[in-house]
Amino acid sequence: MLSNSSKYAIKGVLFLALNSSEDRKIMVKDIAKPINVPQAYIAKLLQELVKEGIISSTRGPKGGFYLSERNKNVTVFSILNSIDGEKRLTTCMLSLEKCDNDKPCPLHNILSPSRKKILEILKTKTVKELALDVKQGHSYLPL
Amino acid sequence: MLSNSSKYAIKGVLFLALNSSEDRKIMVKDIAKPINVPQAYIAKLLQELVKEGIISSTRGPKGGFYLSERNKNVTVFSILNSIDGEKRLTTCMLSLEKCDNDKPCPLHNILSPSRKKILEILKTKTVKELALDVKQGHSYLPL
DNA sequence: TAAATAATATGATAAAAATCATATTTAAGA
DNA sequence: TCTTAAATATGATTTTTATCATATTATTTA
Repeated sequence: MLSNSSKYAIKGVLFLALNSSEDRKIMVKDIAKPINVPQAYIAKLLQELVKEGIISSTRGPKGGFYLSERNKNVTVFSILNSIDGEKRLTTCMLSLEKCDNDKPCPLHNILSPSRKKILEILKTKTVKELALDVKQGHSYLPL
Repeated sequence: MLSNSSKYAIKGVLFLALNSSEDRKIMVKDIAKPINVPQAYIAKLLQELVKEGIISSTRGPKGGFYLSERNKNVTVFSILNSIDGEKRLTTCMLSLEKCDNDKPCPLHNILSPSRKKILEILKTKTVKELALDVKQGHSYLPL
């Protein structure tokens, strides 16, 4: 479904949403363990996310990763988009070049409503909203 | 979303549904081109599908691949299941061990209805039905 | 301004998925 | 029964994804 990388990225960003702030930065080693992702791996991903403007960081002592208020409003889709690229979610299920409502592939008609729905959710749901769910005990972020 | 292998497999099976029958078998070289999949690759996939009972074949002269009447009633899901395994479609979006309605991951609540719907469709839709759509011009299988 | 600490840039290695190649087996027909 | 045509079994190669490792750069604080 999603790549490992983007799953890890979402977990990392969500962890930051729950535990960091402008003046409460978190070092990579303190992120890796609780979200159960190899440190060197999540480190690389976080760096990419910084470049994409999804999360923030400062280096040196007292440095680390965090989410600015702005960052908290990014959507889940933009995380996936910066790690996996958009196509993973939007491409034709059979990878036919020309697949649209006019010339749908055999799976298009039956699946595209659900796929559209998923995409719409991912494009509107923000990190902040997901974090709120966790805070309120409506969802969980272990392992 | 799906692996290349399972996309190819679906295209191959659908092609057989449209063009083959018990007494009209098709050789792998005549399948590969129209569905635009490397011959050696689709050959291997078709062999797996035979082993799984999804399609049929006989070897030697006049041999080839085909769908029995029974084969035409297999679901899209069983194709995906024999190539990719079930988990690809059913696993937690964040790969958390324990993710269910009781202890949902942050994506579970918002996406599981759509995912369930997709799964339900794949589990009920048969190859025969998809082929009929194509025959009636409601969907297309090129490239 | 030097030492220590953290992210960053870069790239090496390992594992999995995708792709390619071929010797072997089975069935048909001469 | 021999030849030929087809799938089958097996495995090699290539590409992509996942994972690991480290030298460099920036920032804080003494």
